[in-house]
Amino acid sequence: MKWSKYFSPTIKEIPADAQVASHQLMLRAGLIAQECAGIYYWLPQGLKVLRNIMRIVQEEQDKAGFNEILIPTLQPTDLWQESNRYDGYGKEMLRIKDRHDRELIYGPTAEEAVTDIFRRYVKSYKDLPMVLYQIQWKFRDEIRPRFGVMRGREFLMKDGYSFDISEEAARETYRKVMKTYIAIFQRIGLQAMPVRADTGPIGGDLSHEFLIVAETGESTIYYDKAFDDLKLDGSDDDLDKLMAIYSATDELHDAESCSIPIEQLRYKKGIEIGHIFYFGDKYSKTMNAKVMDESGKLSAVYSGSYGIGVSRMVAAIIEASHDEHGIVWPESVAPFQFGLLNLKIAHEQTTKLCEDIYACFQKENKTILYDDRKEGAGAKFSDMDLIGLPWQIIVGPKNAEENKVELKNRKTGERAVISVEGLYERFLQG
RNA sequence: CGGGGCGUAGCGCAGCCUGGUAGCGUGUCUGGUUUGGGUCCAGAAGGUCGGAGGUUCGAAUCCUCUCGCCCCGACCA
Repeated sequence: MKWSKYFSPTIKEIPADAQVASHQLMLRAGLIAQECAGIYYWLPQGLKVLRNIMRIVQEEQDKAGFNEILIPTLQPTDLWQESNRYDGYGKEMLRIKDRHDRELIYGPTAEEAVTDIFRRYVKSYKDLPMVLYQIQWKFRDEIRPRFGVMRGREFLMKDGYSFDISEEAARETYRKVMKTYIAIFQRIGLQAMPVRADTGPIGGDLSHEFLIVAETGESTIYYDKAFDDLKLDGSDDDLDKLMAIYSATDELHDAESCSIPIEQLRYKKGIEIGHIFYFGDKYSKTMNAKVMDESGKLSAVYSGSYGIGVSRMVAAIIEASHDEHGIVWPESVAPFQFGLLNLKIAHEQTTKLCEDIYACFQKENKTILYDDRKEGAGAKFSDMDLIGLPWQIIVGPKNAEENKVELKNRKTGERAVISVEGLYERFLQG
């Protein structure tokens, strides 16, 4: 992509309405723009990041054998009456009336809708376990949205729902989902901690929050220091260890009754980007989602639901990965892998070399943003640092004349002048 | 919803207290200049001062109402 043709508006000034780093940077780097309180436009670069995260989530969910579906954003109120959540959900739920005065809601979650799909088709235990998931925009009319997409009213969420014949089986499914979560966060390249969370009225130990560790996080996590030494790779072994180690959200943690000695206790700040929990037959009973079990009896299914805040994760990643110059994208989600800076458009050799590099990278489907704008070198350096692409290929007249470029790593700040051949060898096949 | 704050040029802000021809920085456009960290110079365009009503000879400024946005609290992927 050539920047001169790309809609990627960067802002030098810090927007007045943004308080936290991720919000400021998302606006300044041209990822999002505010439509109204808690609702945002997604501009090209922001959309690319969103899609990259979605893709990783989808791949890991599909790999585990989960089925992706898509629930409409609008849902009829009947289902919510049926599950007895219609009145309980309160003002957070956006209610809309159509021309026939029929009331609809803009879905804040989809337990009812998914249960409705499930009960229509699945009649036998032989079809279980089943996990259905979607990635869809949700709306929760928060009293006070804030921090940009970190806590917006409209947000993109991956929500999954599991159906099992027994609590034991449901527990297995829960673990399976947990493994996919660990894999997802690992691929994104951030330290995400699964932390035991409040299970609400159901009780038991089957609820975890996943938090991206960031200084600016709003939640505090308490955990056994053994956690720090654990390398999570998603194996069953690790999962067992993980489940055994003490961890708790700040609501759950109680210094008095904490099961581990104080010298073993650690705490960190984090941003919640995932929450999974088991809720048993809560909805299957009220909504009559039953299957025939082995003995020929109708049995309500046991369920759990599993969320990942996809749009929030964009902000959370930035909170965890930025510096004073701008965003520092992990390669896994970066809008482009490479930024190519032409420092002097008017210099024939420089521009020729840039065009060559651009063509070669494109040919091998490397995502590259070529800054071919008629801007000064300083502006290009600043903008490129701001948008945070992992690799910068800097081409100026002096180096161009010797067929050399400067390669800069955004994260480490390391720079090296290398030959064009060296550049190709490093990143390209042919 | 309670408490606080802000709406003036695309963006960031001053002017308001004490009413009298709407300003600064930046960005945009034009010409020149510069070219490894947002160069410099000159010129230009751009605002019904969030909206409505009122007071006044005269309102960005004073009064009333209203809409929007931000921050703190209770809620949350």
